Amino acid sequence: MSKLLLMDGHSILNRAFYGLPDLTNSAGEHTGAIYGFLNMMFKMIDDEKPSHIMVAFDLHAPTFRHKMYEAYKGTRKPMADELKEQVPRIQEMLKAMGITVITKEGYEADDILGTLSRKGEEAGFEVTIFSGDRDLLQLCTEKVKISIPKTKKTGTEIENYFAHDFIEQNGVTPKQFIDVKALMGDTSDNIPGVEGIGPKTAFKWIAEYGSLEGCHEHVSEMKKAKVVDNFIAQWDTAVLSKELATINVNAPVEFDEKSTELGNIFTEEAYVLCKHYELKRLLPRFDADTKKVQDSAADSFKRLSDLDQVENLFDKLKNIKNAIVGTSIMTGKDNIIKGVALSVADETVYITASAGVTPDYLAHKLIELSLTGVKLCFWDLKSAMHSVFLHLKDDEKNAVEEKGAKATIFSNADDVGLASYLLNPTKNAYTADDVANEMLGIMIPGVTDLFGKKKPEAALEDDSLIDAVTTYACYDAHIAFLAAPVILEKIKAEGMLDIYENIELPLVYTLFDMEIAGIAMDADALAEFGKGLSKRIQELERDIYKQAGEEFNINSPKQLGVVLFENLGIKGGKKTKTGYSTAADVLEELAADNPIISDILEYRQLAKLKSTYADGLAACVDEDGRVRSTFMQTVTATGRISSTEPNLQNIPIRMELGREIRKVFHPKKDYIFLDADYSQIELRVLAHMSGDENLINAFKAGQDIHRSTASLVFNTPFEEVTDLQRRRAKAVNFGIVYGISAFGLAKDIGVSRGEAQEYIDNYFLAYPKMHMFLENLKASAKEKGYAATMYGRRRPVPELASSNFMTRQFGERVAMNSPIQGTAADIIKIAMVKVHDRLLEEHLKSKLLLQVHDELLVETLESEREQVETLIRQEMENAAKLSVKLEIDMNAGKDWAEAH
DNA sequence: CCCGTCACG
DNA sequence: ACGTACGTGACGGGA
Repeated sequence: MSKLLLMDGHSILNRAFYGLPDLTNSAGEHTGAIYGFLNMMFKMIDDEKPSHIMVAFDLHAPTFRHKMYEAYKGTRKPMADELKEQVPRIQEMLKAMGITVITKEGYEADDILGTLSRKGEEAGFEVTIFSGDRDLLQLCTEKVKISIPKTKKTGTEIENYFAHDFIEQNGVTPKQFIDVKALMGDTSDNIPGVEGIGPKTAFKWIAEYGSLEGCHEHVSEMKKAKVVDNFIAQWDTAVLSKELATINVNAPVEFDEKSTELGNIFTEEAYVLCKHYELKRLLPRFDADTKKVQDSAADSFKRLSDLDQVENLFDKLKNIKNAIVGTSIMTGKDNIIKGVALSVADETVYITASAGVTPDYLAHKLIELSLTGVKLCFWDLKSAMHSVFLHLKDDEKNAVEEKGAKATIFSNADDVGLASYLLNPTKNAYTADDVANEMLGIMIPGVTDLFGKKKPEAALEDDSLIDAVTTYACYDAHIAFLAAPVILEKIKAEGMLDIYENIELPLVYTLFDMEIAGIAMDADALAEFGKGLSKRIQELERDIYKQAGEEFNINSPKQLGVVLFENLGIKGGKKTKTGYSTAADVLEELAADNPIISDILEYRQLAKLKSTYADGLAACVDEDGRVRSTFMQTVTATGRISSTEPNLQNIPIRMELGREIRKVFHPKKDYIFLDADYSQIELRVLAHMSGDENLINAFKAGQDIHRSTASLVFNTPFEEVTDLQRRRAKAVNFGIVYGISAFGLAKDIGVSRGEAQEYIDNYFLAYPKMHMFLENLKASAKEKGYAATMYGRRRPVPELASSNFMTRQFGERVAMNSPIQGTAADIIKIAMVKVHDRLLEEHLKSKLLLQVHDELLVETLESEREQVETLIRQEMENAAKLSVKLEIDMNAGKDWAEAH
């Protein structure tokens, strides 16, 4: 039996949009409704297994109903922008899947669906109409089923109606439902009803008299009532309403059995679109053979393993003038090089490591190539340098540490991943397949396409996957080669070439050298500290169980919430989606009345120190007693760097006990730590960028900036500012940097929202240019679609175009904060590169080890101390020329706690 | 794999 | 009426 599935495009898209969380791809395009639509459609196809399918959409043009009644649908809210933009996208997607999208000028989707359902029925099809709109129920018969999705907690369920189901539920036939609507009206479609008639009367009358006309004929028999009079008086309107509510089943649309047959919807074009919209969960639905490569380059990929041929290749590359070579280093278990792909113009080769072509040999050949002046293009230059560094001999490694990676490893290189990050720092990956799709418009196989569930490292250990590995590596190199000029041209066009060439790219080498250096830790002291914590944690655990009267997992917010707020009956209210909030700021308010709470808070604090810092750091100590973090350069939206495995940018300092952790970080023998941090860098950036004289002058006068703000905001002489006033002013300053909101400020300092608003108003009076500056930041971001730092680093802010109030407000805060946080990030990056480079140039043994956003930690040879102090101060304070001085605080110490 | 929590700037 | 401060990463618990 042939089966026709008819979908109501707008209605299903609406359901998906309002019923599911919105999604955005990294280009800022809204995709949540597309995702939801496709999921529902796939479910219908899976369940119904239709042989034919069509999707109907409304057009914006007026329909015959508008001609009959001009108010028709007139008061409807305009479609949200985020939804509107997804309409053409879903249509494009459906077309890419070979699914017929049908619209008809002058008719609504309902009419198209109605007409097609009749035509399908006549042609002997079983018909299913899939819509979220209950108005369509008038179309159901014993051959035409209406399916309506219902969103439940457990997922989407489908309600199905044949004519008999409808009658059972409503006591009238689907056709009579039209007459019911004519009587009671339909506010959502602006169809007028008879005054005083609601659903109850409408259903009753139609059930009794069969139709609108039937009711009219029998008015004389009805009990005298106001509604009956209304009905008689408004008869003409009721007739019009019936006509408006009737779905036209004779619209001029055709059901073409041939073109609407359901084929393979998981086409290559659809795959490209899914990738573009980053609908990752849909990708596995695509069949392996649809993932075949569009690009023909793969045909020319070669694999090489013969030493002589490899030698020849390297010689050839070396002799190309100004050669640019896309390069991909494949590393397997223990980071051993398993192969290297090289791509130049239309030649792309994967060299596999073997007994003849050893990993060490490959590492050295690449270094040699770069040092001769051939430009190597990597997706991740720093990782590439780590890959080859591991294969160096000890004396070579020493040379790298002494002279730096730039002079000894890849002196001539580009990082296309890093460059892509600059073009859009809000994405979460910068890999060949993304960029190929986005920048070059070609589709290449991704990791899952080639290796299935295996990760590349694992695939490299599996000889049977050698062809897939070759393809993967060659594409990596080939796309790096192809994309580099395109990306760099775009960077230039957007005014970010300076940032790329003079800040980010040099920083790669700086960060690499920092990662290689690592930082020494006293593992024994750390273990000792951990033991102390364990003891106290056990004591607290006992006490907590005793007070609770039961044993439970204190680390589980869920269990803790139940114990505190149900079993112990403490008043505290729900907060999170999943249950009670047990966050510190909530518990602190209850601590005074409930001794168990303070024990829990202490337990939490210690448990955190133990798991994340004592145990966590201990697991990261290398054999030489040093910890080596990875500094991520393409993660943050604002331009900051981040630190992982371990994160050395969030080592405790605010609490005394946590601060102890810093004591286990120490310099090596004969060295000390010099720790320098910028004083108020973000507020200084703010002063400069806004040009506000009052703020600039406060800094020029060397005043305590929060006290100065307090004096102005609270209209108090500078000397008489109280601690409380200063604390509040400090919070206001933070608030300004974060993108001020009265609510946030009020919550932070515990005053009323009105009072917080007063502080903010006073702040803007005190610093008159600040208000205009922040307004301009918002306006500029709204107009251009991105926020920018002083140096031109961009961050897209698609949220500003949202129709959702919350989202838009978030966008405004981002538009205010990103330029400030980002400019400060730019400045310290400049300082890092300069400090690092000068340490090398001046042949000093001292090394830059860490950056913590506004702080640099330098392991300094004692005999170099004076020179290094001078150098750090010079480079940090002169990293940028602002209208206020950049000042630093610098301390020396025998451990990190002492130096900070 | 996501959430809640908490460490830092 | 809505329900918020900006930027990160690691951990444990629980679906």
